[in-house]
Amino acid sequence: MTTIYDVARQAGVSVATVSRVLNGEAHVAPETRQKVLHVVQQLGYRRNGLARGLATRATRLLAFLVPDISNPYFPEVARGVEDAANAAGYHVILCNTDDRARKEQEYLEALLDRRIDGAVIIPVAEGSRVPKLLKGTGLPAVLLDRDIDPELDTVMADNVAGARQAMRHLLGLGHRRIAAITGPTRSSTARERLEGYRQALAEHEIPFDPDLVVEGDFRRPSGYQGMLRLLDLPQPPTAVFAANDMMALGALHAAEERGVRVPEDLAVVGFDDIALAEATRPKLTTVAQPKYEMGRLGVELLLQRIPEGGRRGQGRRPQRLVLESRLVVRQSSLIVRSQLAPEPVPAANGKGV
Amino acid sequence: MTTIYDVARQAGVSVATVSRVLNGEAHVAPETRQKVLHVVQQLGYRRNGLARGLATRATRLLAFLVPDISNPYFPEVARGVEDAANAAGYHVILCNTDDRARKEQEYLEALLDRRIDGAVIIPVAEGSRVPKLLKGTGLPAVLLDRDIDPELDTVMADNVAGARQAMRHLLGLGHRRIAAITGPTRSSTARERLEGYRQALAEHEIPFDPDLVVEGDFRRPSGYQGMLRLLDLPQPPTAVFAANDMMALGALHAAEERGVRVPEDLAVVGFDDIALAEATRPKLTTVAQPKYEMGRLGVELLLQRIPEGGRRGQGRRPQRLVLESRLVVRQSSLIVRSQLAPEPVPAANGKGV
DNA sequence: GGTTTATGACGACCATTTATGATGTGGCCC
DNA sequence: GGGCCACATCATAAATGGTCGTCATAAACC
Repeated sequence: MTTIYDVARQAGVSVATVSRVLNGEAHVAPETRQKVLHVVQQLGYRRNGLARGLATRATRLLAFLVPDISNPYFPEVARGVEDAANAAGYHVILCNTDDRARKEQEYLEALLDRRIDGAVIIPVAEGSRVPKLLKGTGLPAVLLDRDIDPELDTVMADNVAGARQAMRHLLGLGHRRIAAITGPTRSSTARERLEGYRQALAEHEIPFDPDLVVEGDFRRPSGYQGMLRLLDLPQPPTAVFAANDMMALGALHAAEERGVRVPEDLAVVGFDDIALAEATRPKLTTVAQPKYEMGRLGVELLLQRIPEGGRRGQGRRPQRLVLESRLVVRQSSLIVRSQLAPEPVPAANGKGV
Repeated sequence: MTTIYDVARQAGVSVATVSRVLNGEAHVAPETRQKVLHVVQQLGYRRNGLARGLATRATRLLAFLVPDISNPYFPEVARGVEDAANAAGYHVILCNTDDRARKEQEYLEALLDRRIDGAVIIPVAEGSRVPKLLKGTGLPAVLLDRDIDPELDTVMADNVAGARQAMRHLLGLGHRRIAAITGPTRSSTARERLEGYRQALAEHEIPFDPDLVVEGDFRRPSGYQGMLRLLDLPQPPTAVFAANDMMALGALHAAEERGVRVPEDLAVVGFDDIALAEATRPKLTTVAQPKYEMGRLGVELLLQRIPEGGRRGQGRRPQRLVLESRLVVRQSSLIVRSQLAPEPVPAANGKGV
């Protein structure tokens, strides 16, 4: 590999001058600059990021940890993260933690060793050691989507309100037996969406029925399994609220297999609004999250915590950003008697279907 | 940040000894080892990967460049890459090139600057500058899925044979007007699958009809658009072969919207066998690729090219691995008169549906 | 007494950045 | 015209945090 010394020698200048040219600093005569650039080109020189990082104490590298890249929800967030990071001159390392605390920790340690400048993290649902690691090392970081530590910057969607909206929609259609397929209860996201479910039932003075709630893991097969169990109930639900779209897809699949028509026999509502929600057989009614925005904002917050010159937001208090989510009504929940109202809907009388 | 010197001082040993302990070398007394490890723990010391990489000339970091993470095909390959890399003590940086040559080049340059040890690359379909960059820099690399340069290690599926299998299946069912939704013709994968399509037609002495071939971009919307165009033909096809599953999903969507029943009025076959293929309304018949295996083998080949001690496979000739693909028959192609035969099927007489 | 083992001390090296200081040039003032 | 100063331009050398090899030393073992 050619080094900065090779370039300096070839160009007849000192390494300091080459460095100045490469870093776009002032105080270099135009001819010298040209000469250096020409040699750089000619030798195909690329500066060594390791040595650079060592000297500058910055790598211009961020990490984005996600629990499951095969869930299309995350790539959309990732795009927001990437665009914002690139715009600020950073690159992003994407790491898949498989929703396992062990893997999450290993990755974070490897990244720490490599001296990344910061991390955006969607923590694993259960037993994340991220808060401890972050506090121990002082690595600038922002958490996304899941709320696991009040002392860390966090960007999330308004899950309670989103779930409530979805439920009010179903309730407004006249449904009274509404099931829920939740995420793992260790996940704050899952808990909040369940809370929205309960609140909406309470508003309508419908008793909470534990039999109508099954726990999934945010993956499609668990939605499928959960729906089968719900359909096997002596008195099956007329509507189901799934805590994310992938599980809603699984639920649609189960219904179809059992010959249960959606939305005629069963209304289905999801959460996230992934691109596929528009591609299902009856298009999926779902609660849309500002995914791209969430990624973008996460990086914005993160950059404020990275010194870079005048240690600005260093001691800033932890921020919590809660982004609005909004219901997107499609075909999987049929509108029968009342139109969807954005605000609480008075309880309808009969059953919707 | 604490350095190795801090540890050495605190433990009352030399930096050499600390280094020996950390690198698991022999010739360290158990008590000394314990003492050092204890201080490391206590100080929360993490060695500096930058300094380390600089000294050892290795980062134990690989990159995996993919054109589109939102296509579920790629995460499955990624898992194979990641598992194989981790098993060998490497970490993987995942980069999304958006199928744009510009972004691909920028990423590769940034990775080169950071002195990654090697790269697994699914090159962009059009105008990739990867071969030139690789040859210029000597970075160990393996190409996946797309065949763009005979001088570089490449792992791919047998696209021609896969497409032929899919077509023979449709032909065996009696279909004679079979359309194709191809990928971008600049992509070798797309060209090869189209070649399989043509070969199978030729076997059955069916003339190639350009009107029945539309070009997509491997994304779902293009499959949707393409299918609409095919259905608008004066004499629409009775079957369609999509060059990947995402476009097949789009095709299913278009058919459903036009009231065309699948498989009764239209048989649909895809390519890839992504997880979603089992979750569509009529389950999708498709050609399965060994995705995980492709990723795993790519890394295996790559590791052979990374010196690490005794520059083994350095001058080895470029390898080409072609993995078998196999047809998975599901509901979207109805089997009517003949069962699927694994080998060439004699042309049937009547029409299948 | 010779060999093996555990460790320290030392220094070269990895490829940069950057503070500091040297050099040269020109302008300005007297 | 000479001396002085400011300033642009560039070189030198010291970090940055490790690895690794050589050599020395001391103790233990045979």
